[in-house]
Amino acid sequence: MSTPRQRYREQVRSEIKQAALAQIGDGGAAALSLNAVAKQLGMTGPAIYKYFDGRDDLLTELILDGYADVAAAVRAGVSEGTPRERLHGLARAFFDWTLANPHLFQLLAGTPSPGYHAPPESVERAREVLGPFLPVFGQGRCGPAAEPLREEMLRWVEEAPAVADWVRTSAPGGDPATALTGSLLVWIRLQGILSLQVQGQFTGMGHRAATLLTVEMDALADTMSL
Amino acid sequence: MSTPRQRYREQVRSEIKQAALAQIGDGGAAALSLNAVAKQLGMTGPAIYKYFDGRDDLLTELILDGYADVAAAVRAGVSEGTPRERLHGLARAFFDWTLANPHLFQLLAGTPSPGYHAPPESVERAREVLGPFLPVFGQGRCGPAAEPLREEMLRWVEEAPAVADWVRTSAPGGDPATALTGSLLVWIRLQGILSLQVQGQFTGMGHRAATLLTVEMDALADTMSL
DNA sequence: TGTACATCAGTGAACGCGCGTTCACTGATGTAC
DNA sequence: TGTACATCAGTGAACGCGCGTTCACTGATGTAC
Repeated sequence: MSTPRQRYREQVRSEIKQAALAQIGDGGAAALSLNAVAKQLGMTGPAIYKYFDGRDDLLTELILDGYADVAAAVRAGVSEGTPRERLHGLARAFFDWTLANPHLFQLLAGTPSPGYHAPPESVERAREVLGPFLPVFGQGRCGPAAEPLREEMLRWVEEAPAVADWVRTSAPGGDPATALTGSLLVWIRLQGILSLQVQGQFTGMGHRAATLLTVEMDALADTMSL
Repeated sequence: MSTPRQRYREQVRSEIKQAALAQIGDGGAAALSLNAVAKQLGMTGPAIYKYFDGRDDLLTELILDGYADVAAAVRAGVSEGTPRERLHGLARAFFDWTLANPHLFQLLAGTPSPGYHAPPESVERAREVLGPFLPVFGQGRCGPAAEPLREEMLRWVEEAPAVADWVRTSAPGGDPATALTGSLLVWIRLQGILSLQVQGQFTGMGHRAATLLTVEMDALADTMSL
C-alpha cells in the first residue's frame, strides 16, 4: 500500500533520474550536475537532497538501475530455436536495448566520472547480462580458432570455483569452458559494434549497424560450430 | 636551425602535453585541468597560455598527436608474409600501442569532454589508422557470413567516389568492398577487446587480452578466407 | 466536521572550491651595436 | 668586451562562473483526535 506522498516521491525520484540520464547523454557522466538537473525540473539545487544523498548516490543508483534494465532486456531476448537463432535473438536484444538507451550504455561501459568509483555490486550485475549467452554456447563445439581461449577458460574454471558454479548453473550440461569462450567473444563483438556506434564513429559510413550485428554473430556461430 | 629558446619552448610544450595526458589517464578528458597541469610542472596556471591558446587548443593538439602516433604505430606493423600473418602483425601493432597508451586510446575513442567538439580532421586521421588493413583483405574472398556487409560496402563504394579512391589507392588490385568489409570487422573487434581491457572490465577474469586478440584475428582470417 | 499538530517538499542564502581566462607586471635571456 | 634594448617565460592578482553541499526557514499536505 502506498500513500499519495510516497507515490509522489517515487515519481519525482524517477524524474530526477531521467533528467540526469539525459544530461549524461550529452557530455558523459562528468557533465552530470545536480543544480542543472534541479533547474530542469523546475526546482532549486538543494531540493535534490530530499531524494538522493548526493551526486555519487544518484550516479550509483543510475548505474545499478542500468544493469538491472539491460539484464532484463537480454533475459527477455531468450528464445526457442537453434543455438544460432537463440544467439541472434540475445544479441539483438542487447543491441536494441543499447540503441534505445545509449546514455545508459555509455554510463555502464565507460569510466563514469573523475573521482567516482563504481560500487562493487556492478561486477555481479555485469555477469547477469552475459549469463543468458552461456547456455547457447554450452552445447557447441569450440572451433580451432578459438581453442587457445578455451584452454585459458578451462584453467580459470578449475581455479575459480565460484565461476564454475555460476557457469554450471546458467548452462547445465554443457561444457563450461566453451560456454565462457563463446560468451566472451560475444561480449567483445557487441562492445565493439555498440561503442563505436554510440560514440558516433560510424557517422558517414555506408552501412547499417544491424548488419554488423548479424554478420558478427553469424561469423561467431560458425567459429563456435553452432 | 633552432635557437635555445625554441628548443626550450618545444620541451615545455611536450612536458605540458605529457602531464595533460597523465591527468586524462585517471579521470577522462573531463578531468583535464590547466591549473592542475601547471602546478604539476611547477608553474602557475596562466603560464600555460604562453604555450597553448587554452584548454580546447591543448585537447585538440593531444588528439591530433594521438592519431598521428597510432597511425604511425600501425604503419610500422606492416610486414611481409601471408595475409593472415600480416593481419596479425597489424592487429598486434595496434594492440601494443593501445596498451602502451591507454590514455590516448580513451581520448581518441571516447566522447572527449563535455562541450568539446573534435576537430574535423580527426575523421581523416582515423582513416589513416585503418588504411594499412585494407590491402590485407583486398586479395581475400569474403566468406558467406560477412557477405551482407560486403554488399553494403559495395553500394557505398559506388555512391562515394572519395571512399572508392581511398580504398583503391591503399589496396590496389584488390576488391574494394571486401577490403572495407574486413577492415570494418577488424575495427570492431579491436575496439571491443581494447575498450573492455582499457576500462578494466576484464579485471578478475582468467584470460590474457593477447589471447583474445589472436583468437579474434584468426577467426576473422577464417571468415575472410585469408 | 473542525481543530491542533506533525510531516516533509522545496526555498533561498551562504560556504568554500576549483575552474578557464585576462591583464599588467617582473626579471631573466638573447640580440644589436 | 660592454652597453642598450627587445624578447618573452612566468607571476600574482583578479574576474565571473558553476559546482556540491549545509542550513534554517516556509508553507502546503496529511494525520489524530
